[in-house]
Amino acid sequence: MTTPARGLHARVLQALGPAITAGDYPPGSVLRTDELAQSFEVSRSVMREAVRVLESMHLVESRRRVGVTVRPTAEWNVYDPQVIRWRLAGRDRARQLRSLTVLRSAVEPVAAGLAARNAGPEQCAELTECALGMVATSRGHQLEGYLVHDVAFHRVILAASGNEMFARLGDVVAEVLTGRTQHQVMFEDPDPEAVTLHVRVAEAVREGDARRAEELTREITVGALHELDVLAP
Amino acid sequence: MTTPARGLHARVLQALGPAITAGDYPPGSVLRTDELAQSFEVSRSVMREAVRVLESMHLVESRRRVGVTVRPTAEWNVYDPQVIRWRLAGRDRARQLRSLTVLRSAVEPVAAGLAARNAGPEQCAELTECALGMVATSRGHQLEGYLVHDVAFHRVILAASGNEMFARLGDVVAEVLTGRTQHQVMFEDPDPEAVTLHVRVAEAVREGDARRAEELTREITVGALHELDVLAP
DNA sequence: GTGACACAAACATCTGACTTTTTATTCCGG
DNA sequence: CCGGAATAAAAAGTCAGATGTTTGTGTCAC
Repeated sequence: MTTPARGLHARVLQALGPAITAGDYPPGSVLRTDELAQSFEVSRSVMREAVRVLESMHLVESRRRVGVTVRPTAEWNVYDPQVIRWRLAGRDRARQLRSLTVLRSAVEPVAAGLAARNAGPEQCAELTECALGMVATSRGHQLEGYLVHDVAFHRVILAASGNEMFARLGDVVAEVLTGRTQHQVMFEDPDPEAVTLHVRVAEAVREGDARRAEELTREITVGALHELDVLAP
Repeated sequence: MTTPARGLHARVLQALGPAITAGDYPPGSVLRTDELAQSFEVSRSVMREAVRVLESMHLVESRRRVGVTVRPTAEWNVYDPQVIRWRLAGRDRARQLRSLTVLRSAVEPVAAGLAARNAGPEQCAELTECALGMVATSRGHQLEGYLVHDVAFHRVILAASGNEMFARLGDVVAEVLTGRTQHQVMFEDPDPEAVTLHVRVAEAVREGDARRAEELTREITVGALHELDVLAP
């Protein structure tokens, strides 16, 4: 699914990042680069690069004479897809999924409305194809196949909105959908009503009906929220 | 305004980052670490750390035998506050401001609605204080003072929503508001109607009227969009 | 108690050697 | 002429060690 860790420093990150986001090193904890380098059996240079990346994600702060301190959760760059992935794999996955789904419920309807105005024929076709794919895989425990089409569908909507910030939420939504499938926060088969809604959104976008696209997408995201309340209370 | 560059690698970043986001090195360009290190007069270690950070922002990709390639704009982590700041300082500030403002128009109304349900007395007080501060500085070319209260206001709303993802957009909104003030994409005095709307949002939140808070905030963001159309066509 | 000062801890930087991966080129057999 | 295998080279990746720099802390004189 994710690239299998190119480079030593990336492997260190894939161990350290999840540990920090999971709370193994609670905010305020102090790490020493040298010790970390030893425990991971890498050179200081490599460890320093890893720390720099964590620092750019605002997960830690490196200060002379003090060490590398873990920053308060409220300061983390939680829009970094990497951070999202780490957190979805960790403990408070439920809380994380909920706040992300609320974000989706704010953004995706507006994006769908814009998509209805801006989508080109190409994108409309893609959208229809995705929706059909979802229908085809909506029964018989084909969650992986369904996921692929679902992710693609929402990616196309966000991209077709013509707004760069929306488009870049494609990764975030992908993480959410993947996360809830992989971690069994999902029924065995997707909600048939949700599938229908996707098909109708594709229609609305094709017809350029912004208001309907927005409203239908709102129903999808509201449904996702409810589903979350049922499955991850 | 921003921290004045702690460490050598940060200083390199503050030069390279804006250069890349401004398009001085268009996507596909290949940089060599050694050359960069020489031209910035730093050691390779420092340059490597800087590159690693750029890589974590998905601005570049580093591959053996090839070099450091600038990635397509569509892949950048545009939610990284650092990246936002760099881009707002660069060329297509107008386009950037617009897409960020559209994002605000999707998120902030929903956040305000949630804030009306979740805000504690403390936050309500803060909100009122911010609104009053905005009123006080809304006349007589006090744009800097106004900005402070405006930023604080929206931060409180986003934080009071109780949703972590919304809360973390506080930095993004701050960048937008600061950006449009600093770069003269703003009238000499703020729109009086906008000021009034902020006061009324504070009221609505205090009274727990979610629907009204949402609707009023929508008016604020729609106004911001219109203002943008007028001032940065 | 307080302020100046010295010490030490941890990160920060530099350097040079060595390794590894990947790409391009060359060379050979068909 | 072509295709594939051997080869060379380029650039990032890794490491180890020396040295600089900031800063928290404790001490000592007053």
